[in-house]
Amino acid sequence: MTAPNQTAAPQGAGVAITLPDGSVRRFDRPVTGAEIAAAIGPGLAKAALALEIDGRIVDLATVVARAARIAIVTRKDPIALEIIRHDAAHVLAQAVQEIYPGTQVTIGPNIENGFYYDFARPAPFTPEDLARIEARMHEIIARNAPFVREEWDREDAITAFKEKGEHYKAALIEGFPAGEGISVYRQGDWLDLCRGPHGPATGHIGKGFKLLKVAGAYWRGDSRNEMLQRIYGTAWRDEKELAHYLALLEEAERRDHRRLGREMELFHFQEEAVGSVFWHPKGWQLYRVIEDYIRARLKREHYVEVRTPQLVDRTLWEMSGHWEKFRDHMFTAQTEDQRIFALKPMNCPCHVQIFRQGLKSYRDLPLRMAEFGSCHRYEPSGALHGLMRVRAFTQDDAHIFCTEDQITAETRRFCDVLMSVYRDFGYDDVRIKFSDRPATRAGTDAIWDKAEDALKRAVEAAGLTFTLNPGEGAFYGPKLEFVLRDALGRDWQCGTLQVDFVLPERLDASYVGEDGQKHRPVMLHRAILGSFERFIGILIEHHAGRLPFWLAPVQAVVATITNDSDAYAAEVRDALDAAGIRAEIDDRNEKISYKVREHSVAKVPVILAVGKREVENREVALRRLGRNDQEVLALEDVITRLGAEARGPLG
RNA sequence: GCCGGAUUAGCUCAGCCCGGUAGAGCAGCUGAUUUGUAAUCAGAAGGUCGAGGGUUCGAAUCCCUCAUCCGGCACCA
Repeated sequence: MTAPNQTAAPQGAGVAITLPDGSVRRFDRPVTGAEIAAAIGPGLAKAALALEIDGRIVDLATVVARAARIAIVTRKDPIALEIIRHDAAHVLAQAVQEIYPGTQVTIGPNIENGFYYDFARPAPFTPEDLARIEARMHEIIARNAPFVREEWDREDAITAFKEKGEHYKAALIEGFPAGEGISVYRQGDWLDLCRGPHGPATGHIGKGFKLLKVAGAYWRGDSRNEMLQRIYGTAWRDEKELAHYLALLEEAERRDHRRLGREMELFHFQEEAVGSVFWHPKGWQLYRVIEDYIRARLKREHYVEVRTPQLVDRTLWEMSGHWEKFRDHMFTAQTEDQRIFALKPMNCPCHVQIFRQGLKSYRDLPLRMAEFGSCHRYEPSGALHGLMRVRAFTQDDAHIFCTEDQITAETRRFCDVLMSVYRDFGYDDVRIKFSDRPATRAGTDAIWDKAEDALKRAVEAAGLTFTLNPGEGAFYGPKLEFVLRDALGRDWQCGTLQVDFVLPERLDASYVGEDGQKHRPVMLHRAILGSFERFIGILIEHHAGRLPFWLAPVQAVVATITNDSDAYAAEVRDALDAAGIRAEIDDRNEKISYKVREHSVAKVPVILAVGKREVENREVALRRLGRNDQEVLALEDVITRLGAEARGPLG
């Protein structure tokens, strides 16, 4: 039944192994990775986790039978984490089956920062169960059973797993191509269907892992299937790395925008308007600063701003095709005369209506039509998540009506603005995904060729790089997605640019070309922030609530030392106000240290303390958030300085 | 929508297992203190225990239904 996992090669010949440093070692017979490691040194033999042959990672027990470039993978290699995590997933599954007999195993892949394993078991796992399972995992690791790979016949494997009562595993194998051998890994008396590779033995996993949570997950990711129980874990090289990661999770919790939103009095939610934001004065101030900023950026780019209806008759949505596809996710209203209106879930059909008013000439293109478009979508209840996923939101939306030949120039121009906007908000790490034609799509291949090519050239011309997201484009055209990486290394997709040659057709948008004939414009759907709500949520977490001066709702607090300074403090506040700085006054009968603490906790960027000395010299003592020192400055100087900062990146 | 967990004062949480009608800290309020850079002291007050139903002499506590929130899954024009 078993066969060694080996590279096909003529027998009897010597084997020349090239190591990463370029040196060549010769063996007079085929050797395993473990033997190679041992030949190099006992330290390496002990540290070895896996073998890399010509760039492919395989088990250390793999026999190398012909000349190859190899490397011994140890814990220090980045790839080691993949092995440790997958080993941990197997140990998790073994622990679960030891403690809860009758539980079926399904799949257990690696994910970012860890792994999970999905189980089929009638009774739910509780948090207490997790602790118990984790303890058992430590035991299994201590047993240090070797991982042993076996190659099984496909049909035998199906029978074997069925006999074990592992119907999910049997179903998985049945999905593999007929005639293909399958592999199984044993650890002690437990085994699992697995492609591998694995480390030499369970002991190599170490102690740097932890089970994090249990959650439901559909079998094969399909909501029509039964729900399994997924146990998530994280695993690292050692306990120190684990602690570091857990600290990161705690930091993320501290930065949670829902928590900061309440603490900083920015917004709230309540049951009577699920998924819709109640913006408080400070939150709305922040929102408006961002909106004003974007409006100024769009003006520079010669966009026109419009405003379109909230309620639109269903017939328009039927024409656009949204009714058929998204009807369940639209809010509708029925009037006395039995007409059905939908709260707009997007702005594009309305923008086309404006475009269609009057004849458009090729001279009008590109026409960049922007709207801070307020949209409603009836998102599934389980999808709601603070500001990140809401049912009422506003996009920094715009549609560029242009010719096919203008796609590249417009895209490039958009990329430039977008990158500059992100920089202004403190994001330097932006990734671009390019999604090309999906299997089911509208439009001819020729048009797709042209659109994809135009997009790619535009991104390259902007000096940007992208990763390919094959087949993930919209049915109406290819798209670019812009992903921000925040201060904690988390990714957030915000911006988008989508080429659309379907909607102008459906809604009959046209322009008169140079030739006097009617032509279809191409529409570029584009957004930089995405939704204001979501972007603000991301922004709060990125800055941990400590917003840059130009964004902070309250930029400065004038705090008095004693009430003798009240009049002067009011004067300072008025001067700040006149200079466009959002300032408040704190003349309460409290100690200055009490006020400093309170406004620091409230994340106000600047505290201006005024006491007897400042009144006499017409000065203020300036203290910045996060610093412990003060700077005493003339009032005029402070106004000039903070006034400049308040103007923000646009100057 | 699905699985699991949670919901007690403005906030953070205890009380629930084992039923006898609610407690702390912070905030807020009142008073004193006029203070020089991350919490001055004192006092009084604050809760139909998410909603509805059931069991019981008696329910924050046990049972059911619903709502919302949290963590995932699915969805995301």
